[in-house]
Amino acid sequence: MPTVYDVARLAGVSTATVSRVMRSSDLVRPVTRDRVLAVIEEVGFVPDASAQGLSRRRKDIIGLVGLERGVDESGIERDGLLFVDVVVHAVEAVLRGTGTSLLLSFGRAGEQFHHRIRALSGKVDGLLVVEEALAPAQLRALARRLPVVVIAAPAGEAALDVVRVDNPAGMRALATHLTTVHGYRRLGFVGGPRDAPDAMERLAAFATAVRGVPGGTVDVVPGGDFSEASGRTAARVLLGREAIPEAVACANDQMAIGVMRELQRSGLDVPGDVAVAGFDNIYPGRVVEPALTTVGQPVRELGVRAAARLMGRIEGSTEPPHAETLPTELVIRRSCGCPGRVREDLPPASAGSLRPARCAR
Amino acid sequence: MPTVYDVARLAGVSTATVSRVMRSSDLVRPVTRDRVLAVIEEVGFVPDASAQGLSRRRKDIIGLVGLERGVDESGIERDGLLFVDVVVHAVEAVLRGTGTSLLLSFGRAGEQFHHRIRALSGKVDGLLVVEEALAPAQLRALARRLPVVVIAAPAGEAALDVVRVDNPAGMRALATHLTTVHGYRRLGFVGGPRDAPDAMERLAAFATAVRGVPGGTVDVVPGGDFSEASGRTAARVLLGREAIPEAVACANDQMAIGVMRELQRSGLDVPGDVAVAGFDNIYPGRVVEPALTTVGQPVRELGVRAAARLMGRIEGSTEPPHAETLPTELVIRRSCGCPGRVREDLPPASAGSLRPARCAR
DNA sequence: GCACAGGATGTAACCGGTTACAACGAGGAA
DNA sequence: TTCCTCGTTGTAACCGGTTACATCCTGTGC
Repeated sequence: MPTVYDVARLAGVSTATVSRVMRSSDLVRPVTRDRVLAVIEEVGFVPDASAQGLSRRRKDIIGLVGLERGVDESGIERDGLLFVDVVVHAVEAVLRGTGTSLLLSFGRAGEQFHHRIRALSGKVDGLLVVEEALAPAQLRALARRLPVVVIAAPAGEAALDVVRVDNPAGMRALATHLTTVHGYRRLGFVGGPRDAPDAMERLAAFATAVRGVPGGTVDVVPGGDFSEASGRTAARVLLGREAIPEAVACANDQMAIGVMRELQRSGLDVPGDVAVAGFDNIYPGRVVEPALTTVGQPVRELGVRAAARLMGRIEGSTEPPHAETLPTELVIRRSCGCPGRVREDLPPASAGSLRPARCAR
Repeated sequence: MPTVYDVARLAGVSTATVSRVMRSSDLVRPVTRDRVLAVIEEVGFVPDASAQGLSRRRKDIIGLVGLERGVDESGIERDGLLFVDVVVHAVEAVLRGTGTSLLLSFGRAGEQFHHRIRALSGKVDGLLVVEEALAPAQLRALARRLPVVVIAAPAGEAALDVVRVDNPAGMRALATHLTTVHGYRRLGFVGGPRDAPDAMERLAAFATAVRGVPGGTVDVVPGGDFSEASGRTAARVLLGREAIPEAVACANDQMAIGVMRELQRSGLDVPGDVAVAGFDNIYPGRVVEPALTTVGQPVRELGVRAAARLMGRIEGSTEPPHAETLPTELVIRRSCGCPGRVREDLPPASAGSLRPARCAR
């Protein structure tokens, strides 16, 4: 592999000049620059990133760490596009064009992960931490070491840069739709992992909203793992109850699909007998029968904002750390009972005013 | 940030000793090692990867480059888990535990991508190239520079390390199933991107297989972009023909889902009026109605093998470059007409012998 | 003709680890 | 006691870029 020294020698200049040409400062006389560029092209010189990083104190790499949920050994057999994958694509798209690259590291839930992240911190200029990959204390320690932006952390992480989604508002909107437009009162909820703050936040917001409605009750089946299979399991639990809920909301779409299919398998009609709703607005929810009503979150936007914020920090931005909360969007499709299974004692205007801007397709 | 020099000073040893402790050679007296480790822990020393990389001539990073298909600005709105995402998770899982990390870079189809890859080559010890991200000549040039393993390249790339999937065999199995078990003769095929060798390989194999059957014809609609939308478009083309095919195969599942839904939207029954099949075995194909018959490919295994091969090369393996082809698997579900819509003039044993080992769920 | 400004280029120190080689000390053999 | 070995540790060169500073050179103003 040729080095700057080789290029310098062949072009009859010093390494400083080669470096100037590479970094495209216009400090070099055009004729000299062309000579150097010709040699670079000829010998196929590519600067060594380690040497550059060492001397510039800048690696032009950022890391993204997150939990890998719903991917098992069989990989593609599982439930589809993951939250982190969308974030990855979004971040990569922001980075594209800049000279910065993206380094990835996934952990499994429950696994001791911070050692790996610590070692990784020596390879990058900054870190994006997705979800609950790290405990708050570890997160803070990490942030003392290098720029960190947290993605999708629930409220509570002050003094850190955070980009998150408004889970409670999304769940409240869903609860309102189910109770007001459809008039459901006996609700069910399938919760996600107990160690997923997002899941817990959704559960709490939904339960609180429903219980605020006169006569509203929520039958909570906690502890799903965000997979379709755990949705099926939860559905069987609900089917065993003496009173099956009129509608079941879930902490994510994959579990909602599991619930729906299991209910159907046991002979119930969705949404005729039981309505179902999810959270995430993933693609498979659009193709199931009936199409899934859900709460969409701007995952891509989450990644874009977080990446931009991190790059700003790396450039030396001094604005105080803060959290940014992005809005969710209620996506009404057929699995909730729309259109048709609606409460009829309401004046149409009232129900109509709760229709979301965005409708199913 | 503390450096080896700081640690050395505080522990009262030389930097060489600190380095020995870090690299866990057992050349250091236990008592000294413990002292050094204590200081490392206390000051939170993490070695700088650039400096390590420079002196060890090893970055402990490999790159993965691929084309980003089916992801647009709206991200999650699109068609679901991508091929490359599964590969990414598989590779990352192999790397986990080793000290090596994964660097990502995606391009869009048609974009000039090799400049970015070239620059990236300075940051990594080796490169995994997914699909048709690079033209053969560029691929070869890259492989002269550093270890490269190509994933999912169709036959033809000798003199390179390749891990691929047996597209033709998969398509032949599907064609045989459709023509023999179901007795279809007027087939349709929805092709993928012209610049996707995999897609072209599938098309060619399917067409050849069907045309080898007496009376077999294939109506090809080429040039889809692997998205559900392009499947819908292709379905409208087929609906415009004077004779609609009895069965339509597609270069991937997403397009197959698009075809299926568009046919249904126009009032046709799948598989009653037209059978549909795809390729990939993605999750959404399991939840659509009817569930999608498809050809499964071992995507995760592809990533695992490629990663292992690349690591071997980086370690200095000298075995000659070669291609490895992994088998596909016919996954029969309901969209092809199984069970029920079968040719009845066949002795059951014969049809039965064509049933695949793996069945729908 | 001379001093000087400013552009182009070279020199060499530096970034923070690793490692070949040297040095040192203790214990064992002669 | 002396020499040698071996285990432990230190010294310093090196990896391949970048960049502050020095130097050189040309053109300009007086």
